[in-house]
Amino acid sequence: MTASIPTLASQYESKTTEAKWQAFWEEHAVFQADPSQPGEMYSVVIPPPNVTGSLHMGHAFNTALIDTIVRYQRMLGKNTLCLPGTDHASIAVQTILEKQLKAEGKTRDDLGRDAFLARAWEWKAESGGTIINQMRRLGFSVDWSRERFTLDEGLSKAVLEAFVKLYQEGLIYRGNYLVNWCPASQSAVSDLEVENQEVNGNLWHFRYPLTESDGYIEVATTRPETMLGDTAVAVNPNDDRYKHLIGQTVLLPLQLREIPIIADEYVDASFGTGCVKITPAHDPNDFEMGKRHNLPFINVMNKDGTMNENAGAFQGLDRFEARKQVVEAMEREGCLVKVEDYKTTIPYSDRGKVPVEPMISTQWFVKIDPLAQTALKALDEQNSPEFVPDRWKKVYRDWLTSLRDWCISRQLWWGHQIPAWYAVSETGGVIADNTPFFVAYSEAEARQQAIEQFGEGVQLEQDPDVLDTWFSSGLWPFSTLGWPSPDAEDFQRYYPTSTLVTGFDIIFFWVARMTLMAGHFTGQMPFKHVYIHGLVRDEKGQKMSKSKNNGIDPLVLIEKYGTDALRYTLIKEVTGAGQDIRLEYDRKTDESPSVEASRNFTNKLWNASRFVLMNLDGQTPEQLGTPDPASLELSDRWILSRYNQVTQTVRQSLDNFGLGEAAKLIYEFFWGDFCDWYIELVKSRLQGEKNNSRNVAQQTLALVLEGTLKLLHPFMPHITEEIWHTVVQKDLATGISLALQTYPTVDATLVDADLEAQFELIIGAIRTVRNLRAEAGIKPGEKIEAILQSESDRERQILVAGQKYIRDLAKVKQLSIVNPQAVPAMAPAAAPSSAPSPTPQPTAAPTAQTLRITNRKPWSEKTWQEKLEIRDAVSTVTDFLAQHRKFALTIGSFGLLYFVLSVTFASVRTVYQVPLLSDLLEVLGLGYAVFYTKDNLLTRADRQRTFGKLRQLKDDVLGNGSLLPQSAVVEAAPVALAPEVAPEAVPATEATDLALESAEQSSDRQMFAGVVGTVQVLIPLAGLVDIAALTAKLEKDLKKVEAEIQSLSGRLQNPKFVDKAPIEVVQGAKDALAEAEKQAELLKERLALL
RNA sequence: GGGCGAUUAACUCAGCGGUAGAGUGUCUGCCUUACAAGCAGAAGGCCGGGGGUUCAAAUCCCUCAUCGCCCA
Repeated sequence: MTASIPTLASQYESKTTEAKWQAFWEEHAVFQADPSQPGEMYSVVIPPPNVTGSLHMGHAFNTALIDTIVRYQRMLGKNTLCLPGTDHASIAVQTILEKQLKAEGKTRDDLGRDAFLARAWEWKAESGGTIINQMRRLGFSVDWSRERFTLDEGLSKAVLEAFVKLYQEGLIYRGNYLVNWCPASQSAVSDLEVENQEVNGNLWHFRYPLTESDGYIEVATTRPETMLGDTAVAVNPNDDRYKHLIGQTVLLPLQLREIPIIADEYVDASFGTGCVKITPAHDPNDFEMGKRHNLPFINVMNKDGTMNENAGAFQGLDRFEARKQVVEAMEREGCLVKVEDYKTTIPYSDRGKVPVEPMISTQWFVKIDPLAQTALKALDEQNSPEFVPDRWKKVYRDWLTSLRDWCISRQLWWGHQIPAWYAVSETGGVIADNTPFFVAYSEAEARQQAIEQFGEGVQLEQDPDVLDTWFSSGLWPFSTLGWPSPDAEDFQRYYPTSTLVTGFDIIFFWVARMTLMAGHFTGQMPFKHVYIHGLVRDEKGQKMSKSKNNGIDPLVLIEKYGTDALRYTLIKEVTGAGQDIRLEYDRKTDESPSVEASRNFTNKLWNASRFVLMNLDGQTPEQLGTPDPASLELSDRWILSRYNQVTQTVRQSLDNFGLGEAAKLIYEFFWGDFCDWYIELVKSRLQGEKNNSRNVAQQTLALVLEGTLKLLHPFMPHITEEIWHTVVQKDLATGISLALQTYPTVDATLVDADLEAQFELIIGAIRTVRNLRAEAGIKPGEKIEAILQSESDRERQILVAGQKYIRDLAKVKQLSIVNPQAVPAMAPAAAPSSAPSPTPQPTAAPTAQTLRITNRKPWSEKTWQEKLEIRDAVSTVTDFLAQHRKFALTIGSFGLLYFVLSVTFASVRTVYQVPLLSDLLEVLGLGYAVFYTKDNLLTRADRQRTFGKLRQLKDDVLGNGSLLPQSAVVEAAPVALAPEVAPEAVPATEATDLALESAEQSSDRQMFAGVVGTVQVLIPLAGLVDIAALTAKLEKDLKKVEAEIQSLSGRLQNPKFVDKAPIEVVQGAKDALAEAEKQAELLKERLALL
């Protein structure tokens, strides 16, 4: 045995503990995956955060979810990989750098591409690790040796391969199309990087004069400056108001350009005047119409958002200034009809945060349709990937079917430069829309192709643009694993990945891009499951965003409450439906009640563990060993049943992504069952002498604690690791980690629903006594007397089995468990003689049952109830003997033993008669009992054998449990009552008191009463009694019960219910009604006594 | 305009056919030798309104209202 007893400090210190284990895990490469190891694999790639980012609550949430899942799977013994990394975020990085340059009075062109990129890498080296390091603080169990960055060599190779392949297959093309132009970053952006915002704008009504007649046609627009690029006016072909004008022309004001009036079905005749201006180069709908009608495309804007030479007098003006001036000019010309207030949605650039300008431009595109078909096929035919929750499948599917081609070129430098080389010598040394180009793996290869076509003198220039960051992110699940290298071990072993965990806001951006790319390049969907979670909202239920500045910094909460508390809070809120979660938070104090609640739980875990450790005598669970099932006491069996039940449900929940449910289950089990009940129940055993009972309690405590630490580890990795190491006392240098232990498995033989239900009655009885004490204003420390009356054999039996628990936890010094069906005439015989009664007790008198039992007949002819009674009595006696053996042996006289037996019967149940004793003698033999007591209970060492024998004897004599319905209790009872109790703990006087209870005396004493099951719980009151208070309480209880009776009997009187409902439901209702009626009866009786 | 989700205790939310739960807060007692970041007890809900299906509805269907999100 260890010399020093391992202990924990009295308070859990999250900060140092977390840092300690994070360092430990990394140092020992605990989470490093090894593809050469056997076993079913489980792999996850994390959604790579933007390299410019810093940790926000969304990351914390996403990370908590992934890590919980991954740690669970790892503990299931799977060969697990969780791969971290970041993406290069073209626009964001470039924006940062250009801001820096601007501060120095420079532009990127001043620096040149190479110098700019050098600077960008420098920035990355310095600041690029921020978010990843912050993720370390979450305790993320990723394989840091495999950290990836989308601009790394391997991933760049993947991008090159993907681009060239797609181009060769005709799935990438270059063309002049309308794109979303972000004037802030001066780059094209994809449809998805555009966020529509509703704003209060205006609708300007303009008048365009007809050329052929005096009239005019009225159009309305939200963007007046675009009129400079109008090339037509359109009406609906069926619109009678304008039919006659179709084919005519109008004179575009300010530009004095003659443009046609065309007819197109797209025009909504009911909108505005029914006429729309058409600007094909600056509006997506107009663009389509322009193509249909062969209209000219006049671009009136520069890339920086100013007006160009096509804008005539407005050239050089910023687009918003131009708008103002165009309106003024139109007004001067008499062409402004009116200005209306108008709610309109305008597209904003996600990155630039400025309105996006639809603009014609030559860009690279990915042809989406063929890729989408592959993904759709996988979805429809194999339900792959499988979405959790299911409803996101529909969103994903809708998106796949309504895709437009994806603009992948960005006019930026930071990123993957497009592998296309232009033969600029063919177009005057510049890259023009018609310059021939070669897409190749390298410049050398491109040159070779170019020379073949244009001869040695050809001059090449690489496309200056880079690819959309999402292009590389789309390859993430396989590029990170080594694709396209054919012999990449990770790719072979860990692809396709198991689960992708991400927020719903990113389905379109990222999930779909990955399935498109993966389906095409790997022929498989990149992950089996997609687990979609909600958003973390702020305390007001609003989305957290930079612009609103309402973010809650996870690091602030980690500082205050610890990582485990934050993680646990986030997970616990998660529901199966993937709802958003709200985080309570006080911005003034940086406090969060919900995180605080989780912190309190960590503290509870800490202190409960501390208590257990203090009571293990320095032994580890391994040294203690598992408890012998035969030695388990009732409470041990109960907690083991609960523990295994919870383990089972937790595993089921986790297997089905029910993380929140699992987290809550463990919380309730640990705090409720384990701390509030089990620990309290075993305290007396631990504090008593060192015997087997104490040892079994230690074994059970250690077993359940260690198991719970494992159950909890995926949720709260740091504190569980810390406690576990203290518990198991393993050398840290070995690198042994809780994270690599096996997740608890279920021992179904220990799950006993019946036992748990029975324990509920004991707990209920304790609660009721406590409740009565509180109501009666009895001091918490004061030991009292309590009487539990029940006519039900079963209930009394359970209570007898749990009597010690009731005494301990409800602070009862004198407990009577009696059958109230008294036959007063028989009472005197119950109390053999003399001993005076200092405090007269109420008690049960002999009963009809007693009479029945006294009606002697051969054992074989007795009913099972009779057998049960006797059997119960036997165990009670033997238990009593066990508890009082020293006392009994010291006195050692037959007479006293007789007395004790009588007393026992009286104290624990109905007062049995001498005839019953004969019954007992018939069964056991009193002489044998004495002999046996003397011989077998003398030494502690023999105790085990003795009780084994006792059980055996009982089984032999009474038949075994199968004879009786409540075998669990019957089996459990003697064991539960076996614990060592120092004789002085139950003084003889108490027994004496109990023996002398009399029914007559009880009825005129004031009692505080409550009901649990059909057990009447009574607490005698001393001194002055507030009758009104007693009455009020009883009446309240009665009202409740009567309401229930009414509801239940109503149901049972309905023949349809009785006929149609399942039998067990009907039976359940009948039982409930019977119980309620009994309760009502008891309450009424008690009320009548007042 | 189309789609999705929400509406349950004072607050934050579970439950999703068998008659209502948790955490926090509130109130009453307790420094009981693991924990006051705790323990024991209590109060508090016609489960948004109205219909319907069913023996039985917080739960399924319809409808309305309010709020939120996504897509046009």
